Amino acid sequence: MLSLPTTTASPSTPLHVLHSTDPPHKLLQSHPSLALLSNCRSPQTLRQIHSQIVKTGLHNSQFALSKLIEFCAVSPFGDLPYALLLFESIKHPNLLIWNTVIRGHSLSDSPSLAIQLFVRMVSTGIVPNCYTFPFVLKSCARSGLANEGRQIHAHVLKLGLGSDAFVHTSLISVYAQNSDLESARLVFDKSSHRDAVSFTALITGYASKGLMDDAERLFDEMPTRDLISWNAMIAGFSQSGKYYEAVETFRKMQRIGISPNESTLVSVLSACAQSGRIDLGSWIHSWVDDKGMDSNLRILNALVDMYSKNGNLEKARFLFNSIQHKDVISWNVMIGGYNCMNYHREALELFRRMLKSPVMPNDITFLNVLPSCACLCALDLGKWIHSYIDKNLKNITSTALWTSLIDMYAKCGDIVAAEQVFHGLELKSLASWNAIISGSAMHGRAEKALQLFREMLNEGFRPDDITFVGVLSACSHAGLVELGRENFSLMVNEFKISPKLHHYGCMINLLGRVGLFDEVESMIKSMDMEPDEAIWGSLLEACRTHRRVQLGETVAKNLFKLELNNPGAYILLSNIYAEAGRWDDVAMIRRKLNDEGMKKVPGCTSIEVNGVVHEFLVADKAHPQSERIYKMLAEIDHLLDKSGYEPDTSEVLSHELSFNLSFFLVARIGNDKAALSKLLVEEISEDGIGVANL
DNA sequence: GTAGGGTTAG
Repeated sequence: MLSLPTTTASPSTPLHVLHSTDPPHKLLQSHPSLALLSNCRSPQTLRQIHSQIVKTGLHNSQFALSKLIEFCAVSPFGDLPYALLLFESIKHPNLLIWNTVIRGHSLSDSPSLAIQLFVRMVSTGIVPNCYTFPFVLKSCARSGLANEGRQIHAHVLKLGLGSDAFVHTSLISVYAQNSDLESARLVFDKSSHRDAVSFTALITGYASKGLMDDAERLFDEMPTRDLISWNAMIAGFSQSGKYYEAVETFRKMQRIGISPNESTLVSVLSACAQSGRIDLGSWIHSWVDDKGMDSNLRILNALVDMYSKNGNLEKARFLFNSIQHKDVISWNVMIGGYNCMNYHREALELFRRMLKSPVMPNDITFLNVLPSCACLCALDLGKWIHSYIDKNLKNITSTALWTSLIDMYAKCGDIVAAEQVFHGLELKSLASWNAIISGSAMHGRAEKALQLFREMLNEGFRPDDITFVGVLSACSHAGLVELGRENFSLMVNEFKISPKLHHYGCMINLLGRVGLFDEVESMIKSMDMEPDEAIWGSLLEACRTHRRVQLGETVAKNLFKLELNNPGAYILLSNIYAEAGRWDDVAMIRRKLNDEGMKKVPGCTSIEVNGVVHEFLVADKAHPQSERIYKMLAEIDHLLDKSGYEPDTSEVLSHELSFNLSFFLVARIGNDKAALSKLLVEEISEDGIGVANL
């Protein structure tokens, strides 16, 4: 093993190393071990080179040590903790070595350590120079330390280094990146020598705040625009949602003969992805192929994202598969691509493949995967993700991930776990309140949802339109007419939120269910938008419940205008006729359904058992265990009959639920009849047919 | 012997 270098020369130290009069370049030439560093690609090689240096006594020269530290601190194949260890072994490091370790930390995951080192350096009496400040200021920018940035600015002025071009740009950059545009502008204006770099630093500041008009004005003022300043404009437009401008700027840049590089293309492709410009995106793809840039990871990731966001999943997957060394973003964009097309099964499958790869998932991976868990009721996987986050991503400050977990638990039927996550949050966000309120509403806990809503208001949160969807759907589920009206008016009058279709939907569902059809009518008249299929559908259901044949016909007519081929709506109407004894009309609808060849979309359900998601269609026999499942299903039907349960045959749901239940039982307890009947009795006695908690 | 501005997933 290696020992740390010492400052005393070993007996084997070759004499020529000690000739301090040797110029450094000569030392470099005469020592192949230092030259080896430039080809070092692994920690093993690094250790070998170091031991070589120690063996030859080269570590006794500060020059050799500083070269080694530089490599460890800055190279992507280096090792920053190792650099620090070497650094700490030096009694009196010179300014260059200080600068090197500060630079190394300014690039690391914890740039604030660079500032601590800077303070230490100054306190030992070493005066920083114009190389020190760009590193330190970059650290302030990257760690968001605005006050430290200001203090260091004062230090710069005291030392008279404010006119150094590098220090100057770093000052603009630190203010710009800390959103202090006024100070950034002041520093920029005060200087006489403005080059493309300082212009771009300020432009980036404006762009990051979405102030693209100011950015553009500066860009126009620039005496010479280089590639990076064009890139800054394109990225700025793209990141502030001005995709058209991003694309146009890219075109203009090409017209004047500036060739794009990786950064340009990544930004333009992102703009294409988000604005549906698959034409330009594909053109860039072929351009990239021509230029031999088709193995560039970032460009490939951006292409996968562009294709998948625009529905071309095949092409996206083909490119994704072609990537040799995928990084976390490659996986995230592909999983996200499946998700935004509602291909949840595929998303989860890919996620499981990712877990077998060497790439570690991050918070964004989970933000992409959790909605799929929610959609497929993949509770086991959701729970696994939860514990993974607890173990490995504790430092995640964003509440989005926790909100996503709350949503997943609620949608997978585990409202208790959803509440546990919610109450465990140190900092609750509006979104997390929204998730727990809708979750409670979803589970029929209207009182709980409304109580949470009151707590949220008491804690000073301002509800948004999504909050009220949760609140109103809670009222709607529980038939709380008065509270529904109150909250609707609270939303409109107190919080000045104009109702959207969802809100009207909740109210119309609520009013319709209790038969307040006059109020429904005046609400529909008051809407400044057309009711959608869901609204007419829920109203048609209300007409059936309250046997309002005539109104039902009107509602159905409106529904058919929007959904020509929804057999469910025709069946609902035929049920209304049947209950009114209008058998001719029933027959007429049946004929129509036959003539038009309308078929009901088969009911589909899924369940996750031991980490595998199983999907079933009604009457589907494709599952390998389907014989056992149907046997169990018959048994459950029998037991349900015996317990006096009468299924509502107008709903397919109950069948699906018992189907799921039976599969669950087959998979979990096999053929143990005693256990089965015990479980069933518990399930049935608990809350009717309580399968939601599976 | 070191250095400043632009880069995709959410």
